[in-house]
Amino acid sequence: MSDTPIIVWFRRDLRVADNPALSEAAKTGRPVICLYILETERERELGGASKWWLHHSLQSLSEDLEAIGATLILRKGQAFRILDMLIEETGADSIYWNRRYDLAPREIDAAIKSDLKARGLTVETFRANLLSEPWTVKTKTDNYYKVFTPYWRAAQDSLDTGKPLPTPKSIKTYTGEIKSNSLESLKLLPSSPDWGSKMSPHWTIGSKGAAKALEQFVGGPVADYPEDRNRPDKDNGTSKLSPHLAFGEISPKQIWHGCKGNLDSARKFLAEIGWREFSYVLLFHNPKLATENFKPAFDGFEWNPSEDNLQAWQHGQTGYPFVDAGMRQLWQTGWQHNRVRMVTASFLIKHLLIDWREGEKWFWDTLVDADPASNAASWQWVAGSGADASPYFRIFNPFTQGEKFDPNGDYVRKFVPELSKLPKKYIHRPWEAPQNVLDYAGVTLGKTYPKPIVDHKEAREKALAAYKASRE
DNA sequence: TGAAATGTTGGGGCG
DNA sequence: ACGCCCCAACATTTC
Repeated sequence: MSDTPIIVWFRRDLRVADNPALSEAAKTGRPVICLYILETERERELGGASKWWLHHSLQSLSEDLEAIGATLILRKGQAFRILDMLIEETGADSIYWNRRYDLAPREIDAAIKSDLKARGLTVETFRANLLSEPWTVKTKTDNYYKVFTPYWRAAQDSLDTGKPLPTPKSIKTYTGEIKSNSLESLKLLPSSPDWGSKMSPHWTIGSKGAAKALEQFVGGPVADYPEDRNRPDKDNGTSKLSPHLAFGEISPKQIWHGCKGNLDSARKFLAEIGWREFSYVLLFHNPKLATENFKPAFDGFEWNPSEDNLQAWQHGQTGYPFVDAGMRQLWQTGWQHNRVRMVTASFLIKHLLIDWREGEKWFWDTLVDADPASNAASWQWVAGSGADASPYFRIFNPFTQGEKFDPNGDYVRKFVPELSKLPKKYIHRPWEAPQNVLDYAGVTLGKTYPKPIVDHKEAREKALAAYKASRE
């Protein structure tokens, strides 16, 4: 048996279980070098919230690797240079990694792979983060699907929902000395202000936290998911697995496997895994999904850029409590409930007529679950410019959505505390509250809490007119 | 994975 | 007893 080391290059697959690249490397019995590169040359820099998450996720991965006898090496720079250096330093002749699907990383990987192969090295790549490769599910006319429902139906036969790989029992350690950057030196954490420590209580970052979240969710809440997933006021309405999934602390296959006992009651939940797969299909075939309208017909749409309105939205100061609660939840916890995402996104695009790309960028920066496929596809979905998109005339009413899905106003009270003393009758529409009610609640509109920055009815009519104009 | 406007129905109050 | 009006409640259409 050869003693030449193998490099396992970790990316958005920060886990030791169900990690094909790691498992295959371990299986060879050869020394394994586990590497993470903070890439400085990729098309898109990670957002602030994602960097914060990544820091802790790398910490957790490092501990998980140590438990099986391996060490995580950290480096920062251009991937191909770092791999070259590491090959030089260690004499490694094989590199294993799990595939990624966004354009710039794909190009980086392709270039590295052909270069290394040309030099006689072995490169093995694996599917680890999707249930099926985005190029496999095809329509009868050999196209990729552009509508979710038929896609998901057709995909069933191609999904790899088999048993997840176990954590390798032990990994042969590479005994030579390898320099590693310290985690701190990657400078992933925010310093001033240190908003990270305020987000910490909301999460248990790492694959153990992910496994626990899955177990908890599958153990009960999943059965009520079809109803409760719309209720941001309920703690267990959704799984909150998204950031774990985005960094690969858990795989979709592990999630599917966790639901195996009651696949039927988990159907609606697993369809969300389907939306993720579908988003990757769209991204794979439309590499510029985050920056260009999927439907070119939208290119002429007349947006109404306004820095003031954009900032009011970003900071949760629109004067619509449900929208503001969502935007503040995002800012404070790095996450926003999915029902609320639809409402806040619709508000930015349709009430404020601000380009969906502005929203996409903000979410990319502030979400801990920011995912190159889901984020882009979902913003285009709301804008109506995407595949299988929400119709142009679907304009969410920001206060009736609140009344439907946060019926007691608890969600608003939690994130918009200056309104917390308002009775539920007015909590989603404080501008309609009688003066004595406002006085009692200590609310002065325009002072302690903003008046609506746009009138709902007017904004709705303007949006319909704008969409109509762009269709002509 | 909407909302609002418009149309229809049917019970009850009332002359 | 009967017709008329009002207006919820529900259904359909439109954006």
